[in-house]
Amino acid sequence: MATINDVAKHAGVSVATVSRVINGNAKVSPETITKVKQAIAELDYRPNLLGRALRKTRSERILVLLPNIANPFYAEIVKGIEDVANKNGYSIMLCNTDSDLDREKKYIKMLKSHLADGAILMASELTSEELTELSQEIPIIQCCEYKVGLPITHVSIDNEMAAFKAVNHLIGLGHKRIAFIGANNQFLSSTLRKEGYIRALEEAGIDYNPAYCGYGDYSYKSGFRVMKYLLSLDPRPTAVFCISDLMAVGAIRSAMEENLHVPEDLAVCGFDNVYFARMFKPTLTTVSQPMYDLGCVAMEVLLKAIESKDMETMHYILEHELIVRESTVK
Amino acid sequence: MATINDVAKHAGVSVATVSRVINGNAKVSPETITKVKQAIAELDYRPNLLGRALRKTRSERILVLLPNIANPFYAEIVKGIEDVANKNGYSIMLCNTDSDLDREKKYIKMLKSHLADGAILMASELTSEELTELSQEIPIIQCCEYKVGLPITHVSIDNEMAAFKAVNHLIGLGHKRIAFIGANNQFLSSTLRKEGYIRALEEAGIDYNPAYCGYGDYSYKSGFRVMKYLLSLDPRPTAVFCISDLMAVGAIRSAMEENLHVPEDLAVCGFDNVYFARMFKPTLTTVSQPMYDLGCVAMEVLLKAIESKDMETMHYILEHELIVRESTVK
DNA sequence: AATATTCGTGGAAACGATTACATGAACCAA
DNA sequence: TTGGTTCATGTAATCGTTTCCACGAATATT
Repeated sequence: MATINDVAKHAGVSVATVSRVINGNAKVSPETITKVKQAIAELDYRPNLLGRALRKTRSERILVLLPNIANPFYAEIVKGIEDVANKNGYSIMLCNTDSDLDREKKYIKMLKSHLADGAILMASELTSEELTELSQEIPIIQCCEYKVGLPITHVSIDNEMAAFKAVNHLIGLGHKRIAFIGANNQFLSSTLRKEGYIRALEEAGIDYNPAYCGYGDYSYKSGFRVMKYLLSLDPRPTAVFCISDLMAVGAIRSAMEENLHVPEDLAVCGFDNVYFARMFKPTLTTVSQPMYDLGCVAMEVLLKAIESKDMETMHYILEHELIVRESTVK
Repeated sequence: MATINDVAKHAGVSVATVSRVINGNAKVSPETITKVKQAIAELDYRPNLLGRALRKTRSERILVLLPNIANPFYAEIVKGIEDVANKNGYSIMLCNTDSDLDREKKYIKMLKSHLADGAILMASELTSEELTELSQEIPIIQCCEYKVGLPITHVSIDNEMAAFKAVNHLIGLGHKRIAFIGANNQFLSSTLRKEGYIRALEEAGIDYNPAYCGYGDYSYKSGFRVMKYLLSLDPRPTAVFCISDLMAVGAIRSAMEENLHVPEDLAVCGFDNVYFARMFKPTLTTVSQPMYDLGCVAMEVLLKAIESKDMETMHYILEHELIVRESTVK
């Protein structure tokens, strides 16, 4: 592979001049430009990005850490991130942590090793201390999931309010025995969504019943399992709010197996509005997060932080939307 | 951030020695090792990967190009790739081309600019010439989709045989009017699956009827649309073989809207066995590709090619499996 | 005892780019 | 004419590593 030196010799100029032509940031005479460009074409020269990044201490690359690329929710966010990154001359590196702390740490190590100029973290498993320390070294943004009270910018939605609205919708349909399928993990969204659930009940004068609360891991299977348990209660709930669409679909299948009809016997509401929410029969009522926009905003903010160092930490809350479909209303 | 120079000074040795300690490939006295390690720890030193890669002309990174990370089919393959890569000290960069040729070319440019040591391409949109040229410069592997007759190793399944078996299964159930939902694109798998479909019909003495063949783009929507058309035919087909699970699900929904029952009125068979194939009601009969293994093999072969330059091109065909579920058999 | 080998280490060149500084030519103002 | 700008370009330092080569000390071989 040709180097800048080869090009310089071929064109009969110095490497400095070649570099100037490539970067277009200094005056070079028209004839020289032609000569150099021709040499570049003839040798099929392409700058070595490693050399460039090393010299500039800027790689123009962004790390995106996410637990699972197979999750359609993240996929949509990534699209937003990519679009903004590409528009600004940055490329992104997708890193699948599989919710494995060791794996995440490996990628963080790469990040610290100057392989990227910054990172967007989704559902990081790092502790608050580790995150804070990392943020002092390199610009990072938390997207969707975030630890509260840290000096780190995040982009998210109002999870408490979203859950509140969803449960309120169920209450408005006349339901009194409303179950909840959440998750027992360290993520703030889990807590907030449960809080929204409880507040909606309280404001409607319905007693909060812990027995109506089950916990899964966002997966189809766990939704199926937890719903099975909830349906065994007497009296059984007539509605359920799930904090993920996958669990909601699991819940629906569970009800079907008990020969219950959705929504007549059991109203089901999900969360996320992933692409298959409308593929199922019945189609799924759910809370839509502006996934693409979440990605865009996260990337825009990160780029700003990279350019201007030392940004103040900000918290961006984007709009969500309750989408009513067949699983709650006939 | 501390550099190797800082460490050397701190430990009172030369940079060469520090490097030797880090890489552990040359003799260093035990006391020196201790000194250096301590200095590294005290300064929280981490080698700059750019400097290292530049010097070694090896980045120990692999590019993985895929059309769409949101497609669960690819997600599973990526897991296999990642596992093997990590095990061998390589990290991978996931690049989403969105089936956009410009985008793909941008990533290929990065690849050629020494940002990675090799690449795995899935469903590349490049021409045979471009692929061949690229392969002469940098080790690449084609995974799943591939152009035939190129001097480039690929890892895939026997698509013709898989389709043959699937259609044969439908024939075995007594169906005579079997439709086909494929894709009109440049990918070999589309052609091969159609060939398998036709061969199964022929061997069973059933006339191939082009009117029973529709074409989509692998998506739920297109499956829905094409099935709608196929069901409008008279006589309408009693079974359909779809070359993607998403289209199969679309087909099922289409049948439901016409008040047809699956599988009684219409048997449906998909392809890929993505994770939600068993979430649907009825659960989906489909062809399972060994996605994880495809990823593993692709990565293993690529690593071998990187290590030993100039490998002969090989074609790896992995086993597939027909998974019979409710959408074809009550 | 003389010579050869091994060992641990340091100095400095390389990897491929960018860029601060230097330089000489051309131009302009006084 | 002289001194100061501007312009186009070249020289060389630099980014942070790895690694070739050299060298003296210690050990092994004859």
